[in-house]
Amino acid sequence: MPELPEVETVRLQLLDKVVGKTISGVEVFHDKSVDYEEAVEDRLLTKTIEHIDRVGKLMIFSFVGEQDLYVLAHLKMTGQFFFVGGDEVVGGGHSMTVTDMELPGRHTRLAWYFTDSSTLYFNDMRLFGYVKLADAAAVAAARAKFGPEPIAADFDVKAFSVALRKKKALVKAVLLDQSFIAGLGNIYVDEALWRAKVRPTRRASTLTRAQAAAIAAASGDVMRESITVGGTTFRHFKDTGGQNGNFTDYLKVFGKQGIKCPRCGEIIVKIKTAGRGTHYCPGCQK
DNA sequence: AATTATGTTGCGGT
DNA sequence: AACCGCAACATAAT
Repeated sequence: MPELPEVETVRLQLLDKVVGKTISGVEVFHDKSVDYEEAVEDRLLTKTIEHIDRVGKLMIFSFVGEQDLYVLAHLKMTGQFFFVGGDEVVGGGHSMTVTDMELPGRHTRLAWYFTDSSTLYFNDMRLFGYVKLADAAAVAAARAKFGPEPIAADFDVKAFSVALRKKKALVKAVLLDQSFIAGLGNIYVDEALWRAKVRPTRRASTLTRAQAAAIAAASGDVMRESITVGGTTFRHFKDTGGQNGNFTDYLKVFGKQGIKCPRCGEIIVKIKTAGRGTHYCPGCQK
């Protein structure tokens, strides 16, 4: 699932659902997903979730009274968190029922059971994602790898513009580089470049200052807008209640190859750039 | 039925 | 160092 808006959607839901809850049991269904060593799950027993932070597409769980114990969670391609509330009551107002899903199911890799009988499941079909323990040093090291986020209020457009000019790679590849700018993935890069009217195949170093500024603004805009409607479900993304994101309805180029550009009417094409499927309008993206 | 693509990213090679 | 291609893995689509 995984770009910033989808991760943020999950994070916001989990803040509401699991912060303050105490872990009473941990069940590991697949070792690769958790990187847990023997009996390591014991370290989480009786711990209470204090907060969930996010850097780029990485979620960081902290625990009450623990200064050196964290959990890093990355969804990568197909990771999903599902919350099933023990106190969930039919007609309870804002039920978060996970529908049409067997939990734990074939792709469930981990479960955290809470003292109130609710459960947080981690599903991940392709096993690229993880929910692993980390100490404070590991968290700091992980944080240090991320560049600035375009949704941040203090995002430095000037610095971004200057840095872009030093990049020889294609702008598509540069925007996918999490250490350069954090949060964009394959969908939002294509959408942001469409909004900014810039071709993904342009070398970053050839972009004008105005184009760089447009890309920065579009990147922030598209991700902020997506967060407000629960992210994009193109294939695998589900929120913690098993629901799809609604930004799919607002995509302009991603997956739209062969149909007309809503801005200029040219036919949108799909090519391969930076090893990724890339969609753009040859009519209005320069 | 084999090949191809998939919303990520870390690695190894140039 | 910067950049590029591919592998990690499971599944659906062609």
